[in-house]
Amino acid sequence: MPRPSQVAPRRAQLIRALERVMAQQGYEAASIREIAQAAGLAPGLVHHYFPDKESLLVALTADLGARWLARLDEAEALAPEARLRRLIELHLSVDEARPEELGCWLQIIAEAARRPSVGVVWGEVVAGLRGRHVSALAALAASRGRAIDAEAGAAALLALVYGALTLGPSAGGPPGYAAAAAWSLVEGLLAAAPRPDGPSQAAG
Amino acid sequence: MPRPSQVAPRRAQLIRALERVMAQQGYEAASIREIAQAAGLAPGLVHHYFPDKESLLVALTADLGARWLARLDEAEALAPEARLRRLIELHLSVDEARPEELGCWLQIIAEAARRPSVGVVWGEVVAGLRGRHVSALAALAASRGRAIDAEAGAAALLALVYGALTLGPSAGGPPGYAAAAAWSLVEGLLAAAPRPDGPSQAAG
Amino acid sequence: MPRPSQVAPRRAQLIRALERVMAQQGYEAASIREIAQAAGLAPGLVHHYFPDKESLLVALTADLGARWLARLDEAEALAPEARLRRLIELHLSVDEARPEELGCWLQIIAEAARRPSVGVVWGEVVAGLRGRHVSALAALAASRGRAIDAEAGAAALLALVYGALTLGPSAGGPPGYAAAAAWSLVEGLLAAAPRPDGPSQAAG
Amino acid sequence: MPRPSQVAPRRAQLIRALERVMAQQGYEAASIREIAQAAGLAPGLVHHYFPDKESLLVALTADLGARWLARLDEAEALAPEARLRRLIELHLSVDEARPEELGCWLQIIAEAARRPSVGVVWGEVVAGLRGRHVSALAALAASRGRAIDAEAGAAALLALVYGALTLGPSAGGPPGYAAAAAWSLVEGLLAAAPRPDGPSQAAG
DNA sequence: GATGAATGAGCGTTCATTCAT
DNA sequence: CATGAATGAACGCTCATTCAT
Repeated sequence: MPRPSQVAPRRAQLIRALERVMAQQGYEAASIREIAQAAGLAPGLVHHYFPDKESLLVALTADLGARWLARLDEAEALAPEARLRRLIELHLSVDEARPEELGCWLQIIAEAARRPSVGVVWGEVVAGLRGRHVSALAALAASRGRAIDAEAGAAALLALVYGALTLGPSAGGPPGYAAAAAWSLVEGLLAAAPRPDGPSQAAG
Repeated sequence: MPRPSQVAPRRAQLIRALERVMAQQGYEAASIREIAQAAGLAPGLVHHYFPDKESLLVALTADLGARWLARLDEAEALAPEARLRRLIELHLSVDEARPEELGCWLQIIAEAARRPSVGVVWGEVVAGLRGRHVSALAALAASRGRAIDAEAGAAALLALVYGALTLGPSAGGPPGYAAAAAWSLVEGLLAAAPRPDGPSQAAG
Repeated sequence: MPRPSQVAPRRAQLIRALERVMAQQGYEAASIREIAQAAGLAPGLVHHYFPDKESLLVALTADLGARWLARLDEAEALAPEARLRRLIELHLSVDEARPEELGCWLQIIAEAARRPSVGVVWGEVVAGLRGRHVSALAALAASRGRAIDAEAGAAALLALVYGALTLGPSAGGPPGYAAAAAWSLVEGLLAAAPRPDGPSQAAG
Repeated sequence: MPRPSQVAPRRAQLIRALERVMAQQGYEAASIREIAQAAGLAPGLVHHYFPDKESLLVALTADLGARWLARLDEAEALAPEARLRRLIELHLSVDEARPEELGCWLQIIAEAARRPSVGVVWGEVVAGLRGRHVSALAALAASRGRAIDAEAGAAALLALVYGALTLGPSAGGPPGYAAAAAWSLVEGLLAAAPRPDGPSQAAG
């Protein structure tokens, strides 16, 4: 009986280790030796499971993205309004619930700007986030009988939430300002949208 | 007559050089040698004018921030609505008008998360941005006879604009979506605010 | 019935693999992993059949040498003059007929200078080559009734042929210069040799 | 007064160090740290004066070649026969007079086969050696009133001498066999050449 | 002030070798 | 026998920083 492959668990170990080290020190400062130590492995093993350091970062990006999207998908089954609220909430809670994750994302974005391999995966993650927002927003609009530009609305919503996360406390708003503003934005978009099957709101 | 001090121009030269190099390669990859070369100076000079590399980054952060704030201040004299529109516009045009600057900011944010000296200056820059938004928003509200929570509104506005910049085309909205949504948000906030000296919102 | 030993074919496989890889990349750059892959075997197997990398090189040296000597022995049955001509021709054709082999030899000679274990085997190969030349030269001399110093003559002949191979096209002579010169040397040596049982050279 | 450039002496120091280390251990095994230590310099300095290890090898190849050719040029002023004898003698004495140099050449040839940058310089050195032999041989032929193919003759002479050097004692000839054979080859070539202005030797 | 030589720690990566399975 | 995971030393190279000139 062949020994079971060590590839999957070892790769996961190393990805977790990079996540921990990178959140604290950034990608460049996270040395292979440190990552290996954080994973409890010998330094040489890192290159046994990943061809180079950058591909480990790509794997982490994909992994963090997949986890994020999976979390958002828990909201899929909710009713339209609750679903969108939950989406916003799940995003905004990252900085409290998973500060390491947020720290990683900041580093990943900086690296994505210069490393195509990272940029591609980061772009796919954002596309996934955007897709969730578009469909949730469209569902909500449909439930209220409104026709909105869900692409534009979702982009703005994502930008607001993402900006609030990225700026963190520097933005300076009162607690919960971002969720409130996000919802104001949603309501504003819906209010401004015409009823496809009747007179417009402005005329109502 | 003593030779006039070269300190200020030399420091400015080096700050500009770091800006150019960092926008392309990131902070860690911008070597002292390369920065000096981009500035047309000998490598050893860098440490004459800055104690170390990090302090050069701090100086660049402060310089970029000051330039940004100065640009925003050109809008100060405008009428309230035009002023706020201009503020939003000036922010969102950074990615087209000064792509290098945007690239630098992404790097600075990532470094700010791990280097207190950078974080402090970055925080001050954001505070400055926030202040401009708060006062412009308050002025607009006053001109319309509305009482709004300008702190929260400005934070949300800043987050939206900043998120749109950071996400860039990944956000996926149609061209100009961010400016439109930012203005929707402003209008939404104003519409939701009570008239302190008149009838309630519901009747407005 | 016990499974027949795999030792000999496996070793041969690995020796062939080292030959292929080394001809292209040199000995140091030929990694165990690459050699194993070229042989279609698992990396760990290399150390089952050879205690270390150097002993694999020694085995290759011995194997290449044995093949070379075996090829020369095909000339043994020829008449004296044809035999020596064939010897020279077989040597000089290595760079066209087996460029990989020539590439290996250059690497082996460099390693032989620093690795006693390789040097010994390389010395034995040269001794074998020399022996063939000595006996062929002696046979030719005998057939012509001349007494020559076959040791010195064979050494010079070997040096010429070997130098021509090693220098390759760098030497810059016209095509076939080496074979022609080698034969001139042979004739010169024979012409200069006394007839032990006849009139002196001057009268020959 | 500017400090005199350290480039030339430091580069020379490092080239000498590589020569010493490489003669004993070969190129791959000569680590940058070891080379630096042999030169009495800090390891980091090696890359201050040479962009990489290979360019140091190229510099050594050029330097060894230049020294070799310069030594041969000391024979230029001699009378034709003495000049050619001296050329042969200078070559063959390398293994006794400068064993390190010979060791280096063996390594360089092996590297030249796989590193184009080394191959080019090595080719130029051989071309220089060849040129000296061609002109010396032509001068000798002229002084004797013979017309020979100096290109072919020089190539063969070079091959013989070079092969004898490369094989070293493995060739197995008696002491001095190579010089004697080289001279036999020269005399043979001259004897076989026609007198351009008179009846051929064979008919004389 | 200005230069670039000098330092040595540390980087990502490769590798021969060992060994549990 | 066979596998490939595991080890850790060593490699070429980069770099911020220092300092004699």
